[in-house]
Amino acid sequence: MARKNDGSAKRVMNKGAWTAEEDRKLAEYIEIHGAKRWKTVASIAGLNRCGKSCRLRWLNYLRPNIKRGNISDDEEDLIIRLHKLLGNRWSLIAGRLPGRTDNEIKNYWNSHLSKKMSQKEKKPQTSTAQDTTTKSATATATATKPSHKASDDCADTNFDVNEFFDFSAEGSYGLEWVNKFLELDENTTAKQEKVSSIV
DNA sequence: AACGAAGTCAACCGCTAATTT
DNA sequence: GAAATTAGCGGTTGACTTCGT
Repeated sequence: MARKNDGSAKRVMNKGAWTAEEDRKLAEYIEIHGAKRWKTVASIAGLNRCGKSCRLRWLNYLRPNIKRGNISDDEEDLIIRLHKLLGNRWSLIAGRLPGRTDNEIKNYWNSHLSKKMSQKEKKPQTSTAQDTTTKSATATATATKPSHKASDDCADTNFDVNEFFDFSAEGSYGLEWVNKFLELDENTTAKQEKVSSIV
């Protein structure tokens, strides 16, 4: 099925960190032609990079409205809650955090939150909603196997995440959705009971 | 000040899914 | 319908930075 090579001959591609000049060329090209056909982007923009690399650079760094660093407490809380529900589906989680990329969320989870989670687990406190959240998150993080299907292996329950949250609704980045979700999460137990009765 | 360990994060890799020819 | 191509995902790596001794 998929080809290993992106075909652009035997020429040696640049690897590693992007230079300011490369960034500029890529941004310029995309501004004019749009962000598609990455293989073409790489060659026409005069970048000695593979298409994949260009795409990643654009999505994670050059794209407009990217927020970098300073993940707020609210965002962190949301990541934890979403991870509890979705597992390692970073792109889905990132999709609910405007301006954040899947790579950033993944890195943040691996370097900050996973540690935090395991620490909390070691010294459990009163059984608040937050606490139950973090415990499940840890379990999920270790249990979740990679899967590209959003609906086939919901992290800690067996309900259909897409159906439940209606991810098809574009533009639902705002607080409204977040509030709705957080409200729902407060009632996790009730929700799971309901879901299991459906399944 | 020097050095090794640990932490962070950008980028790469391998794979699958979706789309096009 | 099959093959080729493109897009996108999550896991992993490695360079760089920060921290502790």
